[in-house]
Amino acid sequence: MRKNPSGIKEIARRAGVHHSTVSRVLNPQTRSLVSGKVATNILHIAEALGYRRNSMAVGLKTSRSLTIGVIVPDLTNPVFPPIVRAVERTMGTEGYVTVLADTDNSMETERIVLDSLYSRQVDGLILATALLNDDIVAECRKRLVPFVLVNRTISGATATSVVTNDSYGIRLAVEHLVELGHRKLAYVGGPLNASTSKSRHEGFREAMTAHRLKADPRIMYECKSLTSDAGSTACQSLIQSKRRFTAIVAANDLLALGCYAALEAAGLKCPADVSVTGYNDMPFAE
Amino acid sequence: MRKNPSGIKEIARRAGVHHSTVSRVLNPQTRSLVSGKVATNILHIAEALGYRRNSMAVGLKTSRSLTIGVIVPDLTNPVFPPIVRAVERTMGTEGYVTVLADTDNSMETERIVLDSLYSRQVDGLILATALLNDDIVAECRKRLVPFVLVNRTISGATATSVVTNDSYGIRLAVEHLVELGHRKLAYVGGPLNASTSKSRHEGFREAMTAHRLKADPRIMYECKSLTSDAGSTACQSLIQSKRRFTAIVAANDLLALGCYAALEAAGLKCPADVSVTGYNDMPFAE
DNA sequence: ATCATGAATGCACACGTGTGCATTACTATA
DNA sequence: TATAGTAATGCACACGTGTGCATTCATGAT
Repeated sequence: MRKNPSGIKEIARRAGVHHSTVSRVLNPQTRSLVSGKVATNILHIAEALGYRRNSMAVGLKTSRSLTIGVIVPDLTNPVFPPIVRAVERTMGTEGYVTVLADTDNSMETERIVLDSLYSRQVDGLILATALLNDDIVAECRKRLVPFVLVNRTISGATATSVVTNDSYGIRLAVEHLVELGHRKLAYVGGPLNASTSKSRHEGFREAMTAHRLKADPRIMYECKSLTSDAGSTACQSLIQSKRRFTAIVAANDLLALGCYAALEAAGLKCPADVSVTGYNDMPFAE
Repeated sequence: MRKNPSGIKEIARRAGVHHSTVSRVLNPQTRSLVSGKVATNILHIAEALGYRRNSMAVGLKTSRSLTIGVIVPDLTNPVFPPIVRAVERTMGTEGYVTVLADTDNSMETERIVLDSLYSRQVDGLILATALLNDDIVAECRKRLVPFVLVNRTISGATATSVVTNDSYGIRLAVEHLVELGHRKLAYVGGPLNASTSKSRHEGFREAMTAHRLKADPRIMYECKSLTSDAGSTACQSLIQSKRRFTAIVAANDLLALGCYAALEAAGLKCPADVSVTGYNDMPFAE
């Protein structure tokens, strides 16, 4: 008694042919090798049996899994869902399947996850977790699995990566505030070991000097994470420092949200007392 | 010349044992069957070779892929990322890997995706796409792959599913508005073929009658999709109907957002002229 | 010394599919 | 008709691993 009665062998048995013939028919690539009559017959039988090829077997044989891995630091960050979604859809139309992994911003779990993916013979990787000099990316280089960086890149951008022009975005924010008459701009950014935060940081300083303003490091903060809480505490210490500022440029919407909260908690109105501009990476940030 | 020099056979060769012994060692389950000395020796060699077991081969042999599928209608909808993330993390700690599929709200692509997943021998499925009477769920029943519904369930809730208490949430919204003095409440909901929208709809009506108010069907709208645009057009026709209402209960944050936009476009202030309450499924809906 | 017992390991087959090579059947040309 | 050539199919092995069974080996008891 065979476990799976709908294998390629079973089809062969019913069609009275060798299983290799069935294999050829089921593979569009090689279907032309077999006569039309048997081919259609086999296809009918396969259809009737509800046959689906076992991709573990073909993967083992061909050593291609038709699978790619997508690794994000935190799917909850609104930047990623659109990216992941697009990747999944376009890979799907090519017959690939995408396994998703969320590292929760931990390099340790990222290593574990990568091990798991490699062991699953993924045909490619998309990493959204790259730091500026990232050991893990270096390790990926040594493997023979191709990979692409997304959203963040590494220092020197020496790996193929697709990113947005972060510094330009921040520059727009600064110009907007300057046009509104602001001169004392505070900056609340993310950790500088990620390319996004770094180029936003640089973009802020460049934009300020371009407008003949001074980017005062004493009212520029580097949060350890891009969360609302981090933005809130940064803004709190900004307020407590008693330094003058009329607007805050936040490098991320979640940071901006935290700033709002902190300002409100301190009794300051926005934008009456202080303006807050966030780098827009959330879809509905009004 | 072997293609992959780090297979189980290669380890066996170097250790001078049969590959079955290596297999036993590498499998924690059966490691106790082999003597400690050879075991550690084999583990060292495996470590040195950077060996990772080929999960396609073990999957083929054991007919378990240690893989589950998660199918969502639209990852861009902010309800899903937290769910997907949690699923991925907890499955990850159990050694499972989750492949993500986004159907883009199309049953056709859902079928294709399911085919692909079954062919990949997934050990389980998590469906967030269930409609009230859903052919696809019925088909899943016939397969021997276990599945769980998330967020939405089917009529009769006859499949194991994890959902939130939607009607209760809407009831809270209604009570809030009633306490503020509102009496004429409009409702903008989603398509009634999904359990979420349906029970929110029912929750609205129940809450209204509980407060001895009439749920006027002429100011209740059923949008075809849970998008900002749909909410906007619904609100527009609500305004153009000239019927009186002082507040809108939206069954979804995106719908609420659309209502805001439509009100603003019509020159109405919120909440001065009309209050809008959305069922909160987005993390930062202020 | 013989035998029983159990531990440790080898052997061979299986999982489901792909593919180079051999074999057969068929067609056309001389 | 004989032969060459080609189309169609069968055969056997391989992919990397797990596992039941057989075999070997050591240990201790009689």
